[in-house]
Amino acid sequence: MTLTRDFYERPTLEVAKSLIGKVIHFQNRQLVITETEAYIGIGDPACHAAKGLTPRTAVMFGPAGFTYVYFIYGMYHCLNIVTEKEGTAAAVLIRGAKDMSANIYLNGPGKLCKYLNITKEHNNRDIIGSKEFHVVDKNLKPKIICTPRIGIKQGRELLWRFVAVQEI
DNA sequence: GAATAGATCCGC
DNA sequence: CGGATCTATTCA
Repeated sequence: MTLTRDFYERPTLEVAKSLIGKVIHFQNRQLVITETEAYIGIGDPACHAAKGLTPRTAVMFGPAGFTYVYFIYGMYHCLNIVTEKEGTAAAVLIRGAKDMSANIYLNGPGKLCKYLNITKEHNNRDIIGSKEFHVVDKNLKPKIICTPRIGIKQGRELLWRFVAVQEI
């Protein structure tokens, strides 16, 4: 079944963890999520919204179930899904996934967005009720491990990266 | 206005 | 390990 806003409105760490094994439907493609990271505005120096609301981070303060897509390093986009209630800045970064039909592994947020042609056009979109982009629970239950997040300098002691161990 | 660091990836 | 190459944010 398709995930509703309630799913995303929970604590970010729970959402990040339970998104592993869920299936993204995007423009007729289906990707199993294999890797996520949690970013929480309050008390997380690595989060873009750590220093408060800016034009770029405004989406994260909005309601759960919206996309947050940003451009980084001059070449790559990263896809996030906003979590928690409106007013609380937090999101889950989709770092890795697998295309089920093409059997392609996408390890890394930049590659994932490039493969799906995700750009800033897709920023701040409500995925609840969207036909183009939504996430489905197929009752997969992969084994999950927690590790430090990738590519950040602050907040490395937090084990907020979730990776599927079992093959799916 | 200028400087700089950045939730990345690829090739050497 | 450095380059590609844009942008949001910070500093003067």
